[in-house]
Formats: sequence, structure tokens, C-alpha cells
Amino acid sequence: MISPFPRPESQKQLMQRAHALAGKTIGEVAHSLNIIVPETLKRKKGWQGQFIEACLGADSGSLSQPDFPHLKIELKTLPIDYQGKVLESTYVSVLNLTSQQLISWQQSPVYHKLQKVLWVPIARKPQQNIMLSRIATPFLWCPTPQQQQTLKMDWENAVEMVNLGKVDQLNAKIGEYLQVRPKAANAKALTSAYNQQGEKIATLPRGFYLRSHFTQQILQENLKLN
DNA sequence: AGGTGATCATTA
DNA sequence: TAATGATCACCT
Repeated sequence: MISPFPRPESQKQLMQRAHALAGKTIGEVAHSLNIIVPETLKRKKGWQGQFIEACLGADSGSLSQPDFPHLKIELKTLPIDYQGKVLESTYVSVLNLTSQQLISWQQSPVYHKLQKVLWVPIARKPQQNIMLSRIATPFLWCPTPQQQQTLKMDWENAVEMVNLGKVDQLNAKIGEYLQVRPKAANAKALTSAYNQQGEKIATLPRGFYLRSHFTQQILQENLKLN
């Protein structure tokens, strides 16, 4: 999807664009930009995220860095229902299973992506055409010291398990805010990792995700401020 | 093959 | 019905 806008020059400009979307349906915004909306996301899972990127002037085809590198801001759409309940977890980045991870939390892509996030909540009803989904009020979030601490612990624990060769014991039940889940095209798309004996094994690629109960908390905190 | 954007769909 | 594990599309 090609963005009709240049990259925002400032945080202020980005927020102005974001707030201009608030209250509008996907269909309304897409129509004004001559963008065709799929009826369902079944085979277009990333469409909504890429659509909002285009609306805000993010250059897609991105690297492992924030969506707006010059502003150090990461963009995330947040699917919710009309009661304000978060419907899905939020993907953050891949978990490197191959190289020995000598990097620290503060050097990690997860840390950098989560320092400042522009959340764009989008409300939808089950079975309803995506065109009718409504963009709620976007907001900027920076993790509190407590949130930072918990994210750091979750990240360090996951990375340690990889470094100890315990990839096979990594599952989605681990981690309070940040969990590790498969991130692959399908079950046949394997990558290499190492077991506790240091032997090379083939396993599913994994990614870091924010649990929905955590993003729910973030959303709730923001509502209090308004 | 591995990164981006995520949601789907089956299980517990 | 919430969560986990599986999957879809596009890009480099």
C-alpha cells in the first residue's frame, strides 16, 4: 500500500494526522484516499495496520526499527470491540533463536520499539465488513517504570531460555506482559536453533507479543487521562 | 529464509 | 470464551 502522504516531520504533525482519523470509519477514510477495503481480514491479516501506516505517512517495507525512525515512534493498531475490549495480542518483533544473544535489554529491538508507541484503537463487530470498523482516539504511550521493569524481566527470561538451549520449553504461557509465540508462514517454515546439548535443531520461528491483558491496561490508563 | 503488518481457528 | 498455537499476505 502506497502512502499518499510524506513522512510526518514532527511528532506534532503525526499526532494531528492521527487525531484527524478519530471517529471515522475505515470505509470513510479509505474512500477519500481511493483505497479499496477488503470485506474481511481473513486473507488480509495485516491490511488494517498497513492502511493506518499509509494514512499517517509511514513508509512500509520497514526494517527492524520503529515505523517513524526519525521520531522514534512505533505505530500499532489495536483491535477492540465496541465495549473497548482488546481483541488480539500485539506483535512486537521476532526473537532471534540462532546467534548467541549477547545483547542487553536496552539494546534490543523490543526495547526500542516500545519506548514510544502510537496506538490506534479500531473498533469492530464480529462478522462485520471491515469498511464499517471505526477508528477510535489514537494516543501516544510511553511505558511507566513499572511496565519497563516487567517487560525487561519477561524479555530477559525468554532470551535466557534461548541461550540455554531451552527453545522447546518456550511457550505462550511464559511472561507477564511479553510472551513468545510462533511467528511463521506455517508449521513447515522452520528455522534453526540450538538445544541444551548445543546441537543444531529445526524449530518454528518465534516472535514477541504483548498480551492483550497488558494492552487492555494501557488502553484503560489512557482513558482515565481523557 | 526471515522480516514487516497482524488475525485466525482450535484447544483448554 | 480466553489463550495458545497456527496461519495469511507482502516485502527484501
